[in-house]
Amino acid sequence: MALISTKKEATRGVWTEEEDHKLSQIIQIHGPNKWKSLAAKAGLKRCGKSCRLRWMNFLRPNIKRGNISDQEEDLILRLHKLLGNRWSLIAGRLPGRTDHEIKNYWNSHLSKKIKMKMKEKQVKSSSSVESQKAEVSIGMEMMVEKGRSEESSSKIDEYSKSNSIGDDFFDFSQEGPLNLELMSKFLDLDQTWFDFL
DNA sequence: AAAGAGTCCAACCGCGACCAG
DNA sequence: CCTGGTCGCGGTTGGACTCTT
Repeated sequence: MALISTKKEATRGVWTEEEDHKLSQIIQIHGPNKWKSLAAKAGLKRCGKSCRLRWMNFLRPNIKRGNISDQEEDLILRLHKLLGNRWSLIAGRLPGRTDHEIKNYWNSHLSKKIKMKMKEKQVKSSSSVESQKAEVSIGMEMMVEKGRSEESSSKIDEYSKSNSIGDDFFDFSQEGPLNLELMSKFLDLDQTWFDFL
């Protein structure tokens, strides 16, 4: 069976039901690894990468899709503040959610919400004589926030290295169903991280 | 009703890490 | 060590759908 080696040969675009079915079946037999050969075995004209993506984000069992609750949203916001754009780590805290979905949710919903909040702040402060100063401070705040995310990310790496903590420190995916309330409380209590950061 | 603008999300791309030979 | 293959991640794109004018 010939492997699909060139991008030109590979099918692209939206997956069909038939393709999904073929992929699921072949994964049931061989397991979710060696994606390139799985694609060939399933008779799919897709690259291995595409198959992996499809499985990980849509076909895998126990995946929750859509309807992100307020609790989950709150958790995403807090974790993003702590971890930055490390979507896979954030997803690891939310059982059944994929990094892909969280990233999309962030880009389409949450980033907008944050902008709106910023604007509200701006409107409130613009009524004061200090409006111009406020504008500058909001700009600064946004920069600090951005920097904090990036900085915290690198500090986490640094901390992890010096304390022999891998990314799996944040990965609870192997554990049972996670209590979102507990997680939320944990974040409230976890002042040590902020002390460190 | 139609056209343009805006939104959402699935899929793709590029890069770095890891590993076997 | 070096190299090629594979995997995983985050960023970006493109197209379908919805909303607005």
